Amino acid sequence: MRNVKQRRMGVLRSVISEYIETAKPVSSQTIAEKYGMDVSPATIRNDMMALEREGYLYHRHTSGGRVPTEKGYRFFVENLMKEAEVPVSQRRMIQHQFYQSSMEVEQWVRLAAAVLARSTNCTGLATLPRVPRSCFKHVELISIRDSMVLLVLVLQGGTIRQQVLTLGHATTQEELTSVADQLNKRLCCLSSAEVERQLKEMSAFHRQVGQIVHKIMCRSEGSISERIYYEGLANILSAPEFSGGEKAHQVIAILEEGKVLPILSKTAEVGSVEVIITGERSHTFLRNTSLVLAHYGVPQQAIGVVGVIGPNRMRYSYTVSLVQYVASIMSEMMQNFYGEVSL
Amino acid sequence: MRNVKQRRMGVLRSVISEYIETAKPVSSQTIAEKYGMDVSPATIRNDMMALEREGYLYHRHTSGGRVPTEKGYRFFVENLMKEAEVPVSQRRMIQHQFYQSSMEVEQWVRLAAAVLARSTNCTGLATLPRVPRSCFKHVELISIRDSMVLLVLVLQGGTIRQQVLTLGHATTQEELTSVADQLNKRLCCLSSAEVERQLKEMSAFHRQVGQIVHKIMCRSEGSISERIYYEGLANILSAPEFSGGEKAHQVIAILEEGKVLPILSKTAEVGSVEVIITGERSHTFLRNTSLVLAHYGVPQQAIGVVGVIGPNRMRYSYTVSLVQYVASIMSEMMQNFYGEVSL
DNA sequence: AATTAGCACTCTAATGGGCAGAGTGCTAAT
DNA sequence: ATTAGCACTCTGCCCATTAGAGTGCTAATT
Repeated sequence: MRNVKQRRMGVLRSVISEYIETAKPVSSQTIAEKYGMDVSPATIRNDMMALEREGYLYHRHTSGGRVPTEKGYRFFVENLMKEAEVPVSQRRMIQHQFYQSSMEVEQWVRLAAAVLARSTNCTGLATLPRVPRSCFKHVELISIRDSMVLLVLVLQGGTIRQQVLTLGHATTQEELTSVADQLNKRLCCLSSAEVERQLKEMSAFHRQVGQIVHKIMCRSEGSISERIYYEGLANILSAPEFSGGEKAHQVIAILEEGKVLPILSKTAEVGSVEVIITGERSHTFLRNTSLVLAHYGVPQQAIGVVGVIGPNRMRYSYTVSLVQYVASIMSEMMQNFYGEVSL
Repeated sequence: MRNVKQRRMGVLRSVISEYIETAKPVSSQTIAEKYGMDVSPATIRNDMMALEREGYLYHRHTSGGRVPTEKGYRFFVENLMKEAEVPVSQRRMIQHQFYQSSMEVEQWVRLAAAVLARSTNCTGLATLPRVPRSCFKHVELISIRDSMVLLVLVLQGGTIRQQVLTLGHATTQEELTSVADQLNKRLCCLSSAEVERQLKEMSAFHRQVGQIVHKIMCRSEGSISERIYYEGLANILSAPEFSGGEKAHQVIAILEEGKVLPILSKTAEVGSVEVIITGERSHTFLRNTSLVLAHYGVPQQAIGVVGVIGPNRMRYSYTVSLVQYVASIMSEMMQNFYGEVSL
């Protein structure tokens, strides 16, 4: 009876592996033959019936093979899956690409998504790293014309924000430069809360600019960047489960509309990989897709997400390792920026 | 005989209009009935045969109605189409959205693409405006740590570029600030070519930074930004001609891979709208899609592209007007930035 | 010469029957 | 607990049939 339980799990694993590979409902015979079970198909059938009763499998038609359920996939990922290492050659290739790319955070983020997309043949996603506590570094005011001013704000870690202000009155560049200089002296290295406190002691014009700075700083804080970079959207269409008709349309529309964001925002440790399986029960708007996500970055300083989105029928073992690897590279890259506090 | 020619063109217009509306091959009867022709279906049939002989229509099956060819669409757009004004209510709505959005160029570009996508139910696209001759405005050097430096370059018109440099040796922030100050004095308002000329007279460290500045400036010049913003990618999947199988995949893949860029780069006047119809003859890689494009911006200062990409079977009259309108709004917005030269 | 009616012809799309194959579920034997 | 055997069910495919749509041609009409 101990044996039976064990074999049953083996059957479940085999069914899911087979289904992931072939995308076709799998029969008791296939399992018996291809997966070196030392029992007859009839036994496998009994096991499958049991697994179906427990909710891990189902079949549409009397004579169609079995297909994993949402619960089945989840159990597979949590208990049955064998981790598959990313081959060294591929690691090297990926690493190479990162070190070749120009030193820009946005580049890295897009590259991460692209690498994930290419290697998994699913859609890759990534967000810019976000700081939980932003820190003022430098502000620049540049006169555009009349009363319009371009404000450039540099935050700790090299994040740059720009905004155009329309002042009530005309100013000269000299005046703007002097205001910027004074703000730089007063605000350097302050957090958004500290900046706000400083505002009270400023003259009207300085305060006006300072308030904008404060607003931008607050907007830059928070768990996850609101913009998601996708690469390989086309890949998701090549999956047979989406290629037909309306479904493809729906999935792409959901991604475009940014409805995935709340899923990414769940906080998680840097380093660990999370697998989310959507279906009839959870996240029903994303029908039958799975996400493999990892947070990257420097804890307490800047956190972003990389991941993969594809059909439930996904090579989890490989994908999980790959996402983990890409996240680790991204973390490494970020260390260079956010590593030690400077200036 | 004058009459015959004229009616024949009328038939062509009706066939294309009908096909655009229904997506089904159109028969002689439909035309005779729905389009107030005062002739019998038999006459229409003769006309259709003539039009087919001339290459404007074709039919797959003996008993299937007629469908426009690439040439047919092109003729329609150039000669037959009746311009359809964008309704005032919609104009107002669009204008409102632009004036509500924050003062950021990237926001506008994405908004333009989104507006076009929503209104036409096709995919909207837009590029950032690009300057043909960039003009130095301000540089900032910020020490990140050790020998790593963040270079922030502001160009005429508010474009901001950043790059991380790794110097061969450690420096202090004071030193960097002084270098930046000197560069700002020497390079202010210079073009990339003039910057290059200045380089020769600089000391080693200054020249090193100056070269980077020059490289970034050159990279920022050229006809069209290399990055295309798409919105409403999902929309293109809802077109019946793409919803089936492999084709959808191909189209999205082509857009993602940036293969559309060369098409956008063809220079054209700001204000005019260009319609590109792809098919068996031209741009065959983009099978059966059409692009409606317009350049926006301030001539000689900053030019970008907005447009729509969708199936050949597209409401050209409306789309052309809309693209024109959005381009004009974008131009208007840009005036505020690039309008008059200022420091 | 241009238009039209009439009609045969062609091709599609939909329908339904029949058949082979896959795979199950049950029962009874081991 | 496992297995062999077998009946049963459902799918997918092929085929023939049919209805309908729409053309192309010819001959008549204006």
